[in-house]
Amino acid sequence: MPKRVDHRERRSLIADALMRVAAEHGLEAVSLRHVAAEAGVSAGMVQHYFRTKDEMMAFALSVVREHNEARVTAAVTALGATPAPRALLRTMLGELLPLDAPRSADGRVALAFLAYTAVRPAVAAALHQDTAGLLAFIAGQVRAAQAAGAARHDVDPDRAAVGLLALMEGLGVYLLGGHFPPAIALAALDAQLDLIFGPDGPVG
Amino acid sequence: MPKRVDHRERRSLIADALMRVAAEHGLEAVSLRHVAAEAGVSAGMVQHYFRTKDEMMAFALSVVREHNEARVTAAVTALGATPAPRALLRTMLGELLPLDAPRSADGRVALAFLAYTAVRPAVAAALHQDTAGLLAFIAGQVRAAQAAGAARHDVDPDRAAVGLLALMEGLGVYLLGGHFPPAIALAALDAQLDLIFGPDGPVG
DNA sequence: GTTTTAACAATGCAGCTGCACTGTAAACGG
DNA sequence: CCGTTTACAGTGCAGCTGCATTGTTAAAAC
Repeated sequence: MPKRVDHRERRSLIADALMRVAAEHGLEAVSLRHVAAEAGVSAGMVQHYFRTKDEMMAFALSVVREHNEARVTAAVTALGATPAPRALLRTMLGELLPLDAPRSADGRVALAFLAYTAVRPAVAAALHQDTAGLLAFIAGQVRAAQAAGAARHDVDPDRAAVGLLALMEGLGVYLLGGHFPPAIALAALDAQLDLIFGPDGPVG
Repeated sequence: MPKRVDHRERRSLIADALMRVAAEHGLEAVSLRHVAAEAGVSAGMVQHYFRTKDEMMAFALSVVREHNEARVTAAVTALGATPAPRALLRTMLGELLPLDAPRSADGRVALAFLAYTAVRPAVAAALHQDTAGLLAFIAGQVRAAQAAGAARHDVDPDRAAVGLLALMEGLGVYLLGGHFPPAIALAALDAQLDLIFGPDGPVG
C-alpha cells in the first residue's frame, strides 16, 4: 500500500462537497466531475472511493441523517439531565428547523433527498426508522408531561407526536421555499406547543 | 397556417406527459425526448410549443398549481353555501393530502418542484402567492369560528393557520415518503382540528 | 530488493442532453 | 395560383453524463 488513508475521512470530504453542490444547485447538478471539482480533487479519486454514483448518493444521504441526529442529541443533552418535556421538544424541533445558513443548506439537501427517495422507495427505509424514532420520542415526552400534569389530558400523545413532527417538517419546507420568515415559523411552533401543553407550560 | 391547433391544448398534453414522467422517475428524468416519448409525439413538436426546457418546466409548474387550486375550490364549493369552518378546513386540507394514487402522483411532482424552486428562488414567487392566499383563507375561517363561539378563543388565528397549513404540508411529505399510512395522517389532522376548535366541534 | 497493492490520475467511450437548424406538408390571404 | 405562414419531423452538434480502462507512483510486505 502507499500512504494509508482514512477512507471515511476521504468519503466524508467528498460527501461534503456533494452536499455543497446539492445545496446550491440541487441534486440533479450532482455529477462525478462537479463533486470532484467542488472537493478540489480529480474525478478519478471520487471513483476510487465510490464505485458507483448511487453508492456516493447513499453515503451522502447517510451523512445528512447523521447531521440531523447529531443536532438533535446535541440540543437535547445541552438541556441537562431532566429537562421539562415542553422545553425539550421546543429545543429539539427548533434545532431541526432551517433557521440559519448552515441548517438551511442541510435542509435544502434533505428536501432534495426527500424528493429523491419519494421516487426510489428502496432507499427510504433508513428515513422511516428516523421518523419512527422521533415519533416515539416525542410521544414519550408528551406522555411524561401528561403524567406530571403539565400537558392537556385530552390529547392523544401519538397523534400529537405525528402532528408536531409534521408541523416541523412543513414549516421547514415553507422556510426553505422562502414562503415566510423564521419568526413566523417559530411563532407557529410555540403556538402548537401551547395547544398541547397549555398556555402556562414551563418555558413559554 | 395549416390545421390551426389549440396551443393550450397541446401544451397541456405535453405538460401532462411531463408530470407523468416526473411522478414516476423524478424531475431529473424529465428531458425533451422523454417527455415527447411519454406524450407520444416527436421531440421536434415539444420544441415547437416550448422554445426552451425552462419554459416547459415553468408551464408544468403552473399546471400543478392549477390542479391544486381546482381541487381546493371543488372541495369547498361541494360543501354548499355556508359550511361550518371546521368542516370546511377538514375537507380542504384533506383534499390536499396525497391519500390516493392520482393525488400521490401530483404530490410527487409538487414535492419535486418544491426542491426545484428551493434552489431557483426566482421561480418561486407564484408559490408564495398560493401560500399567502391559503393562509389568509384559513385564518379567516378560524376567526369566523371564534366569532361564532365554535373555536377556542385563546388561539391566534394567524398562527393557527400557519400551523394548519404546515401540518398538512408535512403530513403530505411523510405520506409521499411512505413514512406512515394515510389513516395516521388523517387522525393527526383531526386531532389538530380538535385542538383548535375543541373536541366538540361540528363534524368530528 | 523485489513484488504486491493501494492511491490516485487520465483517457476513452457510448449514450444522453438541450438546442439550432433544415426540411416538408398544409392551410390561408392575396 | 401563389407566396406566406404555421405545424410539425428529422438531423446534427457540442457538451455533459457515468463508468470502464489504463496508466503511474509509492508505500508496505516478504
